[in-house]
Amino acid sequence: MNIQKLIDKGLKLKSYPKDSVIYEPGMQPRYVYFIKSGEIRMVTVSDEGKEFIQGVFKTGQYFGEPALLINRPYLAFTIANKDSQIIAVNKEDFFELIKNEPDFSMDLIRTLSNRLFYKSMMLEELASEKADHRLLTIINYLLNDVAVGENLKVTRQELADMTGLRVETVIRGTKTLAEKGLIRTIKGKIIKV
Amino acid sequence: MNIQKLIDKGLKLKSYPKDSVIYEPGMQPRYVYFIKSGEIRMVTVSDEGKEFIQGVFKTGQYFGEPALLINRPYLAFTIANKDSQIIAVNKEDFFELIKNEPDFSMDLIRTLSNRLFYKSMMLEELASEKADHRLLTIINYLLNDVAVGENLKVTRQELADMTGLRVETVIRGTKTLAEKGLIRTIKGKIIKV
DNA sequence: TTTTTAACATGATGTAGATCATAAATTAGT
DNA sequence: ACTAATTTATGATCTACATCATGTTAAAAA
Repeated sequence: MNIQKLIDKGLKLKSYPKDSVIYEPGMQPRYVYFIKSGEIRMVTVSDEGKEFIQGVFKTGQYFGEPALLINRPYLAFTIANKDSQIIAVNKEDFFELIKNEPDFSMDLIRTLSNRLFYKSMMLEELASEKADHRLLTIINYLLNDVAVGENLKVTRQELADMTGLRVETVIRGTKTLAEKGLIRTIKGKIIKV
Repeated sequence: MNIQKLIDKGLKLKSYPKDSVIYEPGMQPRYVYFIKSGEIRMVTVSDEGKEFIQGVFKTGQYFGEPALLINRPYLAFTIANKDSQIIAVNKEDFFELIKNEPDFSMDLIRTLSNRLFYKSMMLEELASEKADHRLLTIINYLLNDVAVGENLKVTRQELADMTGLRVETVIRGTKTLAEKGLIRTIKGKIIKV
């Protein structure tokens, strides 16, 4: 989706400083959020305060549609990872977009399919595989978007929050994977090979 | 989507006897499958042979689109839970459907959103919550489609395969939940109240 | 450069749930 | 109604990972 188009339509940009919350679980969805700049994480938090990263959204991407489309309260928090600029598109405008912009409609379908693929993959991991296997799976998944020789810009804590593991387990796990030669690390950094 | 329309278009119906496999992980997707009758389960199987139920699809529903749309090999098995009749719609016809039938396009978007909602919910559970909490969550989710007074037509093994738990854990867990009054059971059957 | 803060590291111990074993109760098939 | 096959049930033990504690290294901030 072309963000500029939305701005041209007169939709206003809103700024969210790092760590500010865009929406919370339980809120009734009213908008779909398009990211002009910045980065957003979508997280659920358990009763005991454990965070799970449901997804990370970057410049040019949008989030919050599923809850709006099926008209159910949000399950997750969305929080700015960096200072971000976001356009909130209301329900009517969003439905217009789907109806009148076939390209957007197709893009949405592909986007939802991609997220579904990721979640299916992670569900299988969390349901059936043990720590090291899980770890290797997200690491490889994340390495897809990394150039050869570059390193993963993700902390062990973030890996933990994406896999449902604990930091200590991730630290020990990456060590084991590196020893087994399943990943490459340099000074702790995980490198795409 | 109206299945009859697909039949009228000359697409042929194929029969799958109970327990037969429609597709397997690793296969390149070529069709989207519309269920005329019967029931299909989508499962992933770990290296150690543990099954995880990714979803169950019934008469009138379709499955297999995400992999086709993003052009990635299947992650899961799809297996007939009962004798089933299915129409396989090829890629071109499926894209036609999306382009030319705006109702279908919207239905697809809603369907994908619903599945995403379910998977986000389960991911949070598997990542962060303990056995009994997980159990209560799918039980309540499944009870949505059940009339008051009716019981859940799902075995403990199936609950286990949806939550990543073991049968014994599910058996002990449902007992605890019933004792705490969080669910109602009659002779082991879980009743919607 | 020094100080502060965040990230990584490692050992010791505890525990939820897996695993193993065995049996009772339902349900399905004949 | 009888037998076979599932499903539910329950106890005993085992284990992967969480939890707790404490330290080191690396990266920001001052």
